[in-house]
Amino acid sequence: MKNSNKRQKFFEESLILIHQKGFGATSMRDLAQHMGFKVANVYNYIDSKQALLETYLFGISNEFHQGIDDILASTYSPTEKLKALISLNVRLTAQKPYEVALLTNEWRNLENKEGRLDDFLKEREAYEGKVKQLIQEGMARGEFRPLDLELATSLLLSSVRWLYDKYTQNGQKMNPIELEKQISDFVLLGLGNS
Amino acid sequence: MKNSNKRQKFFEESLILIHQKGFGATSMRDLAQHMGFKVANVYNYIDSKQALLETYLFGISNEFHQGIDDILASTYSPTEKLKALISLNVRLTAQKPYEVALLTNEWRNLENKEGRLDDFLKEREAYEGKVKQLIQEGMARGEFRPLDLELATSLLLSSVRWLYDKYTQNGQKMNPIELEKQISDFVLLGLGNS
DNA sequence: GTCTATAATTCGATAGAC
DNA sequence: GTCTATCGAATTATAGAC
Repeated sequence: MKNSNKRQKFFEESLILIHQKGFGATSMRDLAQHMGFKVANVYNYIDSKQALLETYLFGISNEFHQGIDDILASTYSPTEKLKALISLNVRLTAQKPYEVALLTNEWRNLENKEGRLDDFLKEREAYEGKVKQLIQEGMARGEFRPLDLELATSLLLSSVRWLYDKYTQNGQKMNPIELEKQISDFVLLGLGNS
Repeated sequence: MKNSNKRQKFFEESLILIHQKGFGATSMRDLAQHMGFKVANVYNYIDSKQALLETYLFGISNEFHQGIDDILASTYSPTEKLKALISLNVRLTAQKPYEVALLTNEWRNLENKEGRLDDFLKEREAYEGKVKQLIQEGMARGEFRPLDLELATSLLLSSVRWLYDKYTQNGQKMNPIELEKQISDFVLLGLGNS
């Protein structure tokens, strides 16, 4: 096996192990053992346990940002933008379920050394602000009914936050296109678009 | 201060501290310092750190179960049961926001010693099964439109899972009754009830 | 890159005096 | 109930040989 492949395997399998055991409960020894070598070798690939978590979290966070930025910058209507946002979530989650799971469940384990947790929370707030902006635009245009903006934002964010579970769990994976459609229908009905 | 009050204060403040710092990052020394005494005294109130987490998790889990059991056993229609379920969530979250936050965020830190994690997960699945049953009944009666049952269950569960944030965060608390109404409207529209 | 060995720290929990 | 003192275990991370 080429070294680059082993490197890739390390990051892929560590990600799954961390998701399954939880970041706190996963020791460097666990990662090493899972790769079939000793603890010290873990540091051939990463600088620290925190740095590993950072890599995963900021990596997937950036993908969501790029995705939503493209959507917001498009000429789609708010309704179409919302569909595109849900599509983005389904596609990213289907593609990288464990990264998305970490983004949801393990960011609390990020320490604030050198302000990295602050950085992350700032990115998170910025993303939520973009979602809020999308909804506001839809309400302003009369495409969504005027419910509380903060509440509508929370409801929309929540409506896709469970998706990773469908793709990290064993069992039949639902057709992504059908999944998109059903979630979009549900949210658009709830927002009063008809 | 009476001892029973100090005991109560210990459990209340530990709960908040664990929510804010995360269970893993909160040491017994942190809890002691926050109470103004030394580490050893923590063990006057609890047997172990895991036992503390258990107390919180199973306590609030049982309240949700009792609540949904009463709802399911009532003669309400599915639509009314769903409203009651959302009401239950809003009320419990407004009443015990930190317990609910722990139930959502920190159950992963429960170890499986003596099968306690298995027990918790079994309770969790049972609760989700009850929610699913409610939705199924609504579909069977034609009150909800026939979308994928698992998906509808996930959407309903998600629609209230962010609530604790509204009540643990600083800032203006939304009127619980209005909160109930808006979430119910959103979900019932999404489920096709009209 | 892999190993052995170990440093350095932190943490949960206990013993025992007052 | 409170304290001091400490044990024992686990963890992250590093040093240095091969």
